[in-house]
Amino acid sequence: MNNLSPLTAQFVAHFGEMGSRWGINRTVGQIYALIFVSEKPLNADEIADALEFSRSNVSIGLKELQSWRLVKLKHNTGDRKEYFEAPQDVWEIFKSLAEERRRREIDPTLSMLRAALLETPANNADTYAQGRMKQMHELIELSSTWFDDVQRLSPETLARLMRMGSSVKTVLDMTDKLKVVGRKKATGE
Amino acid sequence: MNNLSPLTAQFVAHFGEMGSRWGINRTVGQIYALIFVSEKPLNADEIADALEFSRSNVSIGLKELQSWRLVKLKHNTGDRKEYFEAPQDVWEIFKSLAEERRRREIDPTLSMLRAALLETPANNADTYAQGRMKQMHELIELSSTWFDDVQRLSPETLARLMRMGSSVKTVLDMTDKLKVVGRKKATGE
DNA sequence: TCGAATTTTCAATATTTACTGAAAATTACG
DNA sequence: CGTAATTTTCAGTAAATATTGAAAATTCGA
Repeated sequence: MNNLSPLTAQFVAHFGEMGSRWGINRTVGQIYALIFVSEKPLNADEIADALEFSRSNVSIGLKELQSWRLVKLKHNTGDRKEYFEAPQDVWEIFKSLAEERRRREIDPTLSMLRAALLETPANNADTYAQGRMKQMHELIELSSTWFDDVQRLSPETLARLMRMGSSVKTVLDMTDKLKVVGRKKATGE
Repeated sequence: MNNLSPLTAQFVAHFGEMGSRWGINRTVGQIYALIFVSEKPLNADEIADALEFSRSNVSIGLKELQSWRLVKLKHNTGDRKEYFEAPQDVWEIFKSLAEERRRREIDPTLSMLRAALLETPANNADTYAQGRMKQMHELIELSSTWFDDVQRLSPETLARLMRMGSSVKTVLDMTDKLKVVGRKKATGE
C-alpha cells in the first residue's frame, strides 16, 4: 500500500480482512477504511494509487459504498474530479448502516414470512412450520419497529438510554408504579 | 427439493438466497431453515435427502450451524444417528446470533482499534486518523456494552422496553425530574 | 475388540465472485 | 459544439468459495 502510514495501513488491512464477515468485499472494506480516516476527501485516483487497486475496481467499490450511504460525494470548484468523504458523525454512519442492512437483510424476509403466513397449511407439518414462521415474524417485526423508534430518538436521549444499561428496568418499574398512582388519583380511587 | 411442502420449500429457498447477505452460504441457510420449521429433530441423511445435497456438504453445514449455536444436537436412544433441532425459544436464537456475531465481527475490530489508539502518531494525518478511530471505538464499545446489558434483561422487561418505542424518552425525562426532586429533598434545598 | 454404522476429512472439480485493462460513455469547460 | 478529463461498463481472467465422492476416522453395540 502506497504511502500509507503504518497506523492507517493497519486499519485499512483490518477492514479488508473483516469485509467478508461484514458482507462487503475486501476492496470495498479497504476503500471505506481509507476514506474514513482521511481528513480531506479523496478522489478515485488517489484511492487506486494508495491501495494499489485498478481504477475500475475503485469505481465499483465507490458505487457500492454510495449504495450503502457510507460515503458522500463532494465536488471541489475548479476540479472536475469527484471526491469522497465519510460523514463526520459516527452516529449517522451507524444509522445508515443499520437502515441499509434492514432494507436488504430484514425486509425481504419479513415479506416472505407474511406471504407464507397467509397460505393455507396442507398438513400437520405445515401447521407446525407456520407456527414457527409466526414466531420468527413477530420477533423480527418487534425488533425492527423498535429499532425504527430508537433511531428517531435524539443522539443525546439515545446515549442516555445506553448509559443506563440494564438499570433501565428500575426506571420501567418506577414508571409502572407512577402510572398506577396516577390512575388511582384520576379515578378518585 | 425432495418431499418438502410448497410452504417449507419457499421458506427454505428464501433462506438459501438470503444466506449470502447474512454471511452464511446457501447450503447452510437452507439446512437451518429446514431444521427451524421441523417439528422433530432431523438427522444428516434426512437433510441431505430433503435438500438434495451431498452428505458431506450437510456435515460441513451442520458444523457451521453448531459453531453459531443455532442448532442443538440430540441423541435418540436406540439410534446412533445424530439429530439436530433449533431451540424452541426465538429469543434465545436471537441472542445466540447476536452474541456470536459480536464475537466474530465486533470484538476483533475493537482489539485492533485499541491497539491502534495506543500507537504514537507519526504525523498530522496519523493524529487525525487516530481521532477518527477513537470515535469509532467509543461508538462500538458503547453499543456493545449496552447490548450486553439489554441481553441480561428478562424477556418481559425487554419486551416492555421495546413496546414503549420512542416514548422511552418521556420516561427518561420523567426519571431525571424525579432524581432532581429526590436530590432537593435529600439536601433539604 | 471387532465391525457395521455413522461422521468427518480431503483432494478434485464446479461455481461464484472479484479484479483488470481497454474501450465506451459521460461530463463540463473553452 | 468539440474535446479533453473523468467515470463507467464489460468481457476476459484470476481468485476465492462451495460442493462432491471416496476414503479415513470415529463411534458404539455385540
